[in-house]
Amino acid sequence: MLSKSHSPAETEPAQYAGWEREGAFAAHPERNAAPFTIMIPPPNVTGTLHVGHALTMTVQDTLIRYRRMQGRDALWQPGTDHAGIATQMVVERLLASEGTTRQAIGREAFLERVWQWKGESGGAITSQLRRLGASLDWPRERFTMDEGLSDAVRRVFVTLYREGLIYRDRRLVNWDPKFQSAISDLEVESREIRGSIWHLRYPLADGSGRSITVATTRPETMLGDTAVAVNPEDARYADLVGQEVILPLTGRHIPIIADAYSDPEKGTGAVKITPAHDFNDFEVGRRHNLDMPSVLDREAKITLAEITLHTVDGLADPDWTATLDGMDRFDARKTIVAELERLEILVDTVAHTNQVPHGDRSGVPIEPLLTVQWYCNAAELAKPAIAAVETGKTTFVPQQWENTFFAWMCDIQPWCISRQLWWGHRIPAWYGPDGTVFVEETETEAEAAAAVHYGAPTALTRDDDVLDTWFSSALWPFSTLGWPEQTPELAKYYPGDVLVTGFDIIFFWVARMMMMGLHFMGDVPFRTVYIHGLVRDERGQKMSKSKGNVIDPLALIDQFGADSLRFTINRLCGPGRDVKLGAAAVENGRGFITKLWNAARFCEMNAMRPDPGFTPAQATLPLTRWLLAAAADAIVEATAALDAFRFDDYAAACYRFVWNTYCDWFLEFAKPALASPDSAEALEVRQAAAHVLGIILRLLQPAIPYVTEELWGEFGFGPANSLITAPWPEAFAVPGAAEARAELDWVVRLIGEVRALRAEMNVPPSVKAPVLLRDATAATLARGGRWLEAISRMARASEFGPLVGDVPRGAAQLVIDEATIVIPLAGLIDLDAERARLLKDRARTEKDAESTARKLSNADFVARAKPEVVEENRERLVTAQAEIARLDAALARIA
RNA sequence: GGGCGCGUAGCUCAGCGGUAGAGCAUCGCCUUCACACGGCGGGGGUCACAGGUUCAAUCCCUGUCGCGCCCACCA
Repeated sequence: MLSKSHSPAETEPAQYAGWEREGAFAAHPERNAAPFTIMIPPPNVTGTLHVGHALTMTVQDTLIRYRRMQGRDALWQPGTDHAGIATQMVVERLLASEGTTRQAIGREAFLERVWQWKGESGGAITSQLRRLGASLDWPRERFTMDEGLSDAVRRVFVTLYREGLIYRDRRLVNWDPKFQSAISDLEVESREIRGSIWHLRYPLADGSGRSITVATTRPETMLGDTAVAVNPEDARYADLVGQEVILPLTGRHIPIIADAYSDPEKGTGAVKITPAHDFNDFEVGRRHNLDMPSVLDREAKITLAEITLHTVDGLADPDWTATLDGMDRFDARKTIVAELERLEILVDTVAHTNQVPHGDRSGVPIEPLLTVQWYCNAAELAKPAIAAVETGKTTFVPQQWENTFFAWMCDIQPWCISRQLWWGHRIPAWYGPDGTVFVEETETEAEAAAAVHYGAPTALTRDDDVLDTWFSSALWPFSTLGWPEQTPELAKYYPGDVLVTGFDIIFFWVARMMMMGLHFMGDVPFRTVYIHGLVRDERGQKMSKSKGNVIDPLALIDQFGADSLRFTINRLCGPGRDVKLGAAAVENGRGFITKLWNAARFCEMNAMRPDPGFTPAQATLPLTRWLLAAAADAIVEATAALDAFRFDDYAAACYRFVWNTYCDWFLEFAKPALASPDSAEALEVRQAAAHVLGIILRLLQPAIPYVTEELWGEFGFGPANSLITAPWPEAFAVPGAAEARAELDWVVRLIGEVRALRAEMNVPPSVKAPVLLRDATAATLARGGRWLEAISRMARASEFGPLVGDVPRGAAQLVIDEATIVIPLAGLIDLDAERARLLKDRARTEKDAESTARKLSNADFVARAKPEVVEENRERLVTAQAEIARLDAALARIA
């Protein structure tokens, strides 16, 4: 017996435990069924479930549950990511609270501490995913730093190194001074900063007293200037090219060079060149073979180690300049500007807003720094990935994202993969005493290689750096399946079917999985990339802690149930749209769950139990035929929507069918029949109602698995926990569907019209009135006769039948097809109001008739429009004119 | 600077060649024996603007305005 109200908070966790206990989420590599694979985007092991997870995981779970029901051998591969920087930060904060640092305890102890922390807190996200209802194959859970995946990382690194696709290089990198590590281009984001442009006068070294003025936003890097560049076409400076200037503060002589990089339109047209601290300047420096002294260290403090200081009266005092050593870059900026002003080198200061690169995690301005790092030749690996999308081996949904993918991949830069962190995959490279590098999967192999190289066993030092977290993530689609071992899982589940993610990680992750998958597996990692939007708050604002508009999905689940949240997400998840989610939306979702629950209660009260012997082909009644045909339509709609990743359409189709068709009309129509529970009619209605309830539960299982599974079990559609693997419903034919539809549509229109009329005339529901048909055909009368009770109940009719005699005074009239519906309401309605109502109807119909007639009188339209459209309009005109005639007749009768 | 997307009912959005739809909100009526987390009904839109293509444009094309995002760029 179903309780009066549904309590998801009590039932959902137990339901989930039941599925898990019975292995309902398990993939079955041993079975012959066609696989369907989704690889979870591994959440950070540090993480807790946020709304973004709720969206992406709900979408994935809906898909995997749908395909599982379709009989596919579904694998949703679970796991978490070690998330290098994020995790290291968390544990460093922990250490700080204990009054120590990672440097103080050392690398080994620190790593032990991270593992310990991971063991204690790393399970949070997975238990939260369970609460959401995610049907992940938990026994297969992996972690990017577990043994197997680490093997895969080393194998890939060594292989790419031997192929020349991974190499070391000394060039500028994006340096994060807070983490004191290199980061990749993708981890840099521009932020708008209000600052200044300083115009600095660099005097020529020829003693002529002339000077050249450069403009800069970074005066503190001037210590590392090695040239001033002007455009070769710039007449203003043509005579200065080849001359030297004295660099203030250091007293160094540096050349004025001509380089097209210098833009005459920008600044003063003369630009200082600091090759070690600016990406463009670095290229200029290479072209002109300039020195590249670094004047900032790894903490972004001034260092004078690589430059020499000279004394030049009024321009450079080594004693003063030496005080800058070790100074923070922003303090140095202020100090230097003040000194340049004092020396009258500063000739102008212009307020300026510029885009300054910041570390996306650290939030501090990044610093281009000249260091040796490991790089991956992404441009080479990108080629097959680009081709795979071009040829449609992998497609994006929505397809427009392919442009984004191409734009980035076709102009991809070398990927800096080394990080100066401790938590992560340590780079498998060892160095001999002379710096020779040995890249091997194990230390033993490296030592062996070194012994051969040096002719004797030689002590090696391992590279201190770890790999970018995304390096191991890139291998996820095959490393989780056991690669480099050739496992049955790898053979069966690679390539995956769908990758579900947000557009923000197309570059970070999708592109790199494509590159690595194609290179190492020889095939794309997934056939379809489904890109969903971002979750925003109800007003469309991005959620952020600082705005205080972050919603906690777990709080929503506690309040409304996981089903409510999941249904709401499905309903809002349209293509290319962000999902605007708030408590009100989820509350609305709960309304649907409640409606379903109550409909089921009604079914239960009326003994609507599943009858395995019943098939839609046996239906004889218009009502059951109509319902079954509508259910078949809903199956077609829901299936097509899910196939097309239209979660919004899928949810809407189910919503409409359950709420409007099943509850609002069918169950109401069923009540009269059910009043005689032993009749053959009641039996068929119960059979069909239960049959369709079974369809509803199956259609909704992917979106709202908990309540559907509960009802499935309660009604005995199958054993407990069996809905999750019940077959997805297939469309079916219903005998006499067209006639049944025509009949029910007529009844629905009749009841709707009468209800509207009564409401408009302010007739209270407590007052019943006859509903009589005038000019009705025999078929219509027969039809009406079959629905006497429903009409009297739903249209508040005291009697229903043909009108005998004239239309009584004070009656309201309605036109439906050929018949005029007469509702005697003497004394209850205002005749003027009724006349006004009829005139309004007439005016609306008249307007329609006019515009249709106008169209039909257009020779071009008749000649050129599609014949069926012309025919449609002809019929429309005839219908409208007939209706006008009947409305006129009705008006005449009350005149 | 380059690219992408969006401007449709008060709000959130569907529709994307044949004369506008949903949910929420709003208003009116109803505690009718599944459901007030409910039922019934109503009102509300020159589909951003201007041109063009077409027999026909919210839908296709061009431009304008407004909004959002991505990429590039510390003169």
